[in-house]
Amino acid sequence: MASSKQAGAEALVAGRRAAAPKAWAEAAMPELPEAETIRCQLEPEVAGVTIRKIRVLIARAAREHQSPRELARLVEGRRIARVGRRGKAVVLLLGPRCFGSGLPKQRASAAAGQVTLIIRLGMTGLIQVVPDKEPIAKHTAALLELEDGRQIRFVDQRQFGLISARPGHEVDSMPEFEGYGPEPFSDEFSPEYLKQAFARRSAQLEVVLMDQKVIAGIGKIYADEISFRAGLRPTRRASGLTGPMRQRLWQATREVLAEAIQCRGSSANDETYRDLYGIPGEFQKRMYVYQRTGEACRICGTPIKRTAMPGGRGMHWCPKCQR
DNA sequence: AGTTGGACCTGACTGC
DNA sequence: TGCAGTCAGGTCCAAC
Repeated sequence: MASSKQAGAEALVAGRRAAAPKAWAEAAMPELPEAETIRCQLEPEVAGVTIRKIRVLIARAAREHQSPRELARLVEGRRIARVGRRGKAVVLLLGPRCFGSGLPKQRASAAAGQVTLIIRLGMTGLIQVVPDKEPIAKHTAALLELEDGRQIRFVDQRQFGLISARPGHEVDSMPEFEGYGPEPFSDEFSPEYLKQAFARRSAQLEVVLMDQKVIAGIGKIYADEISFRAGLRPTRRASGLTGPMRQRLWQATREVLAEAIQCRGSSANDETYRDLYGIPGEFQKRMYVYQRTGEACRICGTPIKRTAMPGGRGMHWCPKCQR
């Protein structure tokens, strides 16, 4: 066993370590607040700028397309009109192709209309805007060369992310977002909506919260935190929630996500998520349960529990505060 | 139709 | 020292 000196040192770091009996790097994945942070920062940087060229460095990132060339044909020569978001994905809304950029005139019909470039961040996706001279970071999956000498780079360590393009700006009709549920801050998302969405869902609350077809944008971190704020065990059957429970869940969803956006997202450890400027988010400081297994609940002091979800992933919750 | 579990992928860590 | 095994996560797909 540890000496008393060691025990003291352990106590000092207990707050960090107790959550991770095995201290492998647990990735903080980009969910809605992280994607929204990047969207907010990206739009003023690149709106109005034309994409000269796209280079796919990891072919897997463009797997929705027959070839990277197909992706290039859709986006090259177009001006970025706006930067949007759907769920956990950042979308670049591109205008009609700008001529004078060396494209043959006979491709005029293909150039007409609008295109949406979709960047789904997956687990470890980052977006950077850098001068084109900047050395290319390891795991850079794709980069967009802009007309002004900068590049938008999509870096994705674990390659779960995705970059694709579709004609038009109607994101909800695109295969990437097929069947997606409402945005948590939309009018469509309401306690009444939850009632019908949960009606035939006997799966655990956490599983249903993370289902993008129910609510768009929630992943593990925020499913844990939302369940805590709502005072509901993540192991509950979604269909078994009462009206007042759904009301609390609805409110907690909006509160937690709004707070996390204010904090520029979560960077639960020194790895993975950073905002557009490489700065970690701050929401991890306000987490009550996520990755706090064994630590004292900030409300009641009860040790935070970890239960495996179907598929083996952990749900973190307080046995006393959550019923 | 809804639920569950495996595969994908990488880096960090554990145990031999 | 080094290698094999384990784990995390979002999403898709197959099986129940």
